[in-house]
Amino acid sequence: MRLYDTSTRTVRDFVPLVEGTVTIYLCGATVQAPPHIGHIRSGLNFDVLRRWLAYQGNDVVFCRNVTDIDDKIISKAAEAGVPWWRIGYPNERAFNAAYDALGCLPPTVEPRATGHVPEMIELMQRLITTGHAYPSDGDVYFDVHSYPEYGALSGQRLDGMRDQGDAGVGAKRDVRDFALWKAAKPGEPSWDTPWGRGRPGWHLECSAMAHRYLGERFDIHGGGLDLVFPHHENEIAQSKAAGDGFANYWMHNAWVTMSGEKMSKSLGNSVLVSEMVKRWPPIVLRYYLASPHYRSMIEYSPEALQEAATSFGRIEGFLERAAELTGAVEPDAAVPAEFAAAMDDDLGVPQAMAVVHNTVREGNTALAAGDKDAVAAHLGALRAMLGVLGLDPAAEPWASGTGHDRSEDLRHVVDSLVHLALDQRQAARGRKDYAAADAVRNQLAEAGVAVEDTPQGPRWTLEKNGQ
RNA sequence: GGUGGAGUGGCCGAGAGGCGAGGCAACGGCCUGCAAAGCCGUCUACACGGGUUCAAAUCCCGUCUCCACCUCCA
Repeated sequence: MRLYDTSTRTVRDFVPLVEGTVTIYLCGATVQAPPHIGHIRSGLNFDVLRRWLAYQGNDVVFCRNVTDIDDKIISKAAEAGVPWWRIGYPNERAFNAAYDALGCLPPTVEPRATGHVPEMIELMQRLITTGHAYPSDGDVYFDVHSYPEYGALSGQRLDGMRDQGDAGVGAKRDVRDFALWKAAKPGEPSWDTPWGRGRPGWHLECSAMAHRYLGERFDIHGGGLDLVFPHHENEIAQSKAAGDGFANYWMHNAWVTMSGEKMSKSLGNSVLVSEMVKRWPPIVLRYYLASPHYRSMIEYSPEALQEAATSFGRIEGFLERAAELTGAVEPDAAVPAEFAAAMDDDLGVPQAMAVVHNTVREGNTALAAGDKDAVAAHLGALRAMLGVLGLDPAAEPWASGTGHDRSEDLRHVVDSLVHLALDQRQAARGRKDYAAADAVRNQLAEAGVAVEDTPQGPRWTLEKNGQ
């Protein structure tokens, strides 16, 4: 497999440090607001990466952090007059609900920043001892001049940089030095350290937690493109200056834009996941957000989403009709070679999706010919591919529970009732009384039941009510 | 000022020197009592100007437009 590595700006062969195991650290949410579809795109892109690595037989250790303390969380809490955790925790739940709704596998471990203060202190001590960091009035700063490679990931040079925004806080030796730790101001949440009470800077937690869970060196570090600088640059500086090998590959997903501009909390042009899942089936949202290449921007529009719904409906339609003919068919153990080649090439989901659609078309042809074996073959291949993408409606988490709940019972009842009507219609058709036959169909349509005639007889589905 | 990215047909969206990814929409046909679904076919492309090459959407040079990062950001 080949992956685009931001640090070398090339697509290069991916070789895990330990054969058969892949360690991934993904910068997750800063829980100061509920997630919009851009946040969840990131989770989705890395979920597909994970699934593909697992498909290839790797044991994937996936660490996705929660940054539950930062400037905005503190200021929002102060504004609302509540403790800091009353801002972060509900948002953390909203993020997890969104990840779950869109079918992201749960992370192997999901550490919170505030649960790792001892690790942060230890890291700072190492950096201070080796001369890479210095305490100053209760703050602790990283000395960017002490790390010659600073700026390598983002292609920035110290002399071309503007000042850091938090200049003026404490006494920095250089305005570009960044805060590892910030001294507590009155009323702010704080933790004890050898340098006084305070709280983490933004970047420190990721270095500390990656070290804690993945070790000194791990395979892939991911996040959104907007984290390259300064967040990831600073993580590298902290971790490598402290002696860690840190990440081997850096992967960054592009964002979701609206009217050409990046969707972001601060611009106020966010489309919340919680709103979207009310309007669209979550699996359709996943199809929409996960189909374009992860390094391409997605220009959000309701029209494009509708198109995705139609397109995915085509796939679903085949899955349903095929299963009606063949009965349950398990996914193939192996995915088609063309699909695998596309995925191996820096997660070429768009090309892989082309293979999916070609399989659907061929499957439909087999269906029309009544070729049961060919239909089953295409169904098995299709399910294997969709499984890797997290888009198989018959697999977890989309498949309905254990099968014996009320809605399952209800479906049998409805099926019987609809067939009562369909029998009437078939009888009318038999005597060429098409007015009567169409009347039945129209009545069913009004009740939300769509009827289609197939070579195997009439079939019914619930009317799709996407908009 | 520094550093990156993007401009593809009506639309979405891949590709990256020679064989027209895929989807949506449209049109024509097949199938159907009709419809739906499906299948087959058709149409409109690579921002602009130069250059390299037998061959350029793809490489080189220049131009324009848009976006992002350098401040919180997935």
